[in-house]
Amino acid sequence: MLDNYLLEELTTFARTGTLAKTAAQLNVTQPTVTRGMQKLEADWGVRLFDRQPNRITLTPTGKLAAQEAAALLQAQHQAIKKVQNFERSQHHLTIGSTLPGPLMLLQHLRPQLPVQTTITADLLTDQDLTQKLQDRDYTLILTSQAPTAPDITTQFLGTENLAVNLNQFMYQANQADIRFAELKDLSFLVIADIGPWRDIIQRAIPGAKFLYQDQREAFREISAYTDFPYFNSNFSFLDPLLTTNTSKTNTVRLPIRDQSAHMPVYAAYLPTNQTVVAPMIRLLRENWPATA
Amino acid sequence: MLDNYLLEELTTFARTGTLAKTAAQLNVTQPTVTRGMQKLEADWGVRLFDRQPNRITLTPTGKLAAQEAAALLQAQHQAIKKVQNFERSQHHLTIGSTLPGPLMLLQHLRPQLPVQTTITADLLTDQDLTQKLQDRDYTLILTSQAPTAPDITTQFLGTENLAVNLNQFMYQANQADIRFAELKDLSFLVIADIGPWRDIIQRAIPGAKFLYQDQREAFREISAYTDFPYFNSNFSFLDPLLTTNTSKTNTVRLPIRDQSAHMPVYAAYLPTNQTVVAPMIRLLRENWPATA
DNA sequence: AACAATTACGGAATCCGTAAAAATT
DNA sequence: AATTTTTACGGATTCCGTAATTGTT
Repeated sequence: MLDNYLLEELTTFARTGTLAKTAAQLNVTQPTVTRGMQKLEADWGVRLFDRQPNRITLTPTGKLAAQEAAALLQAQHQAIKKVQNFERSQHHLTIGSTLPGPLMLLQHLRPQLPVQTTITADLLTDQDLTQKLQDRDYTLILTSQAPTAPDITTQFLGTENLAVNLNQFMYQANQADIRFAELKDLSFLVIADIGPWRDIIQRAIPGAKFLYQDQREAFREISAYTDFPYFNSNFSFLDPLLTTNTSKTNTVRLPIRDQSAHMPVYAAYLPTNQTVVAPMIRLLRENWPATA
Repeated sequence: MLDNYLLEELTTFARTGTLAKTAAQLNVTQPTVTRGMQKLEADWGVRLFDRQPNRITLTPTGKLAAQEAAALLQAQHQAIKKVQNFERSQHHLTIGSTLPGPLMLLQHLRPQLPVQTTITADLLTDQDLTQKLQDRDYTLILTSQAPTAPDITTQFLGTENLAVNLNQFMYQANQADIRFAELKDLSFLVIADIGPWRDIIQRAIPGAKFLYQDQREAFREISAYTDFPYFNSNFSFLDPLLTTNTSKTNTVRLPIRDQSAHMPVYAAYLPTNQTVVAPMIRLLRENWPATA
């Protein structure tokens, strides 16, 4: 025997401390709450309250019950949301990415994806990806950190490979490729939201300064009129803001040789969604840019 | 909006496959179930069923919903049980042990424990101890495998140390103590339920045979009239069935030197129960038998 | 013909709000 | 005097069972 509205009353009482405030917050009258808590005690066969004529407080058992009630309510909301998201995912897909390159590729392939597809505009963080899939918040996530949960399928798609653009007259520019160590103590122009790349370049390049730009236009303007080195990847040709810069003849693009500059990209999804996701993975693979 | 009886109906429908059987199993009429499932779909705003005039089946969404509903119901039952157990633990304690020695000590100290205390007669297994404490099935557990969960307090109590009883004329008997390796290829009389000791002796003594006795009386009789070696610990003097054997002058008791023959014993409990448990721990420590 | 699901209608249980009472600060 | 909890009573919602309908196997 377990009635939902009683759990609501119990948890809000645990917050407010009086039945009156509880009633006010739930838009019911005091007698309702009084009866409710009496019924809860009767249903569970447990004393939840210490009662004095004018004051009512939770017993230790009552405090535990309030915790449990809150957990149950949250679990219920989550379950409903999961089911609703699943229903939605039957005719509407949501895709996310933790990496900037694959995100650009997704947006580039947007016309070839099913009509009812949403691509989350911002990068996801690598935390709680499993949860986001299991909650059906996302049908497909592209990430370099393949979740290890047993009920999640992961598939390797390809790599995103970092390159740096240098002024052609810098002494480091006179070679086919480059290592992070050769870039030390330089100042770089960097677009702010580049996911895990941010950590990687900050750790790999000693003494470097990074001028993070929140706005892509600001990045384009500054890079057009200055000679700050800036980063690229094999996906950058997809971005119109970045490709305009390649027309600048005085910069040289050098792929970075270090292992950490080659980021694997995995597709993560629930086995349930295998059939809907499969054609998308094929599409991504077919349009994956060259590694250089 | 989430009604409990609708979850029950959904989960039983997932098992039975027809509304009629569902109704029969829940002791209600078909119309009740029909309306219930319609209401569930309306409440959640989701299509759960494919309906044909004569047959109704779960959609993929419906199957997921049924799973979630079953999980929610179980979580609810567990929560209620936990609260009820906690209430009970306010005036009634349940203690368990995974080790035979500490269990005997508990039973020996029974008269000095609070009146409303239950000591589980059988040994617990080392799995799910954390769960048993958190579910309030047990207030205190004595174990050699201290649970690592963050919300569980563990305290070292002492050790249980294995010894072996040999016929005095066996060549190994002529020493103060012994090692497992010296017992190889012998046949031992062993009481069946000795918890983790069973694994330890089976691994440590190569080529040994173990004659497990389910009944303690059988063990006593056979050991009295034969010369099979048998095991003991520093707790065994507490057991009347075992102490009678020490009167046999023709057996020698040898402590075992190996590290694995010295089992640490921890008290595990929830911080909530600190105050009730503390005097018991003191009592156990004061009556802990000598290590030999 | 038998079975399964649904709809319509009336009764029963439950839950809520208003009003009033009791007791404390 | 103002708050807080509790009890009593009447109304309203909701939930269920019986009976009847539709459509399939």
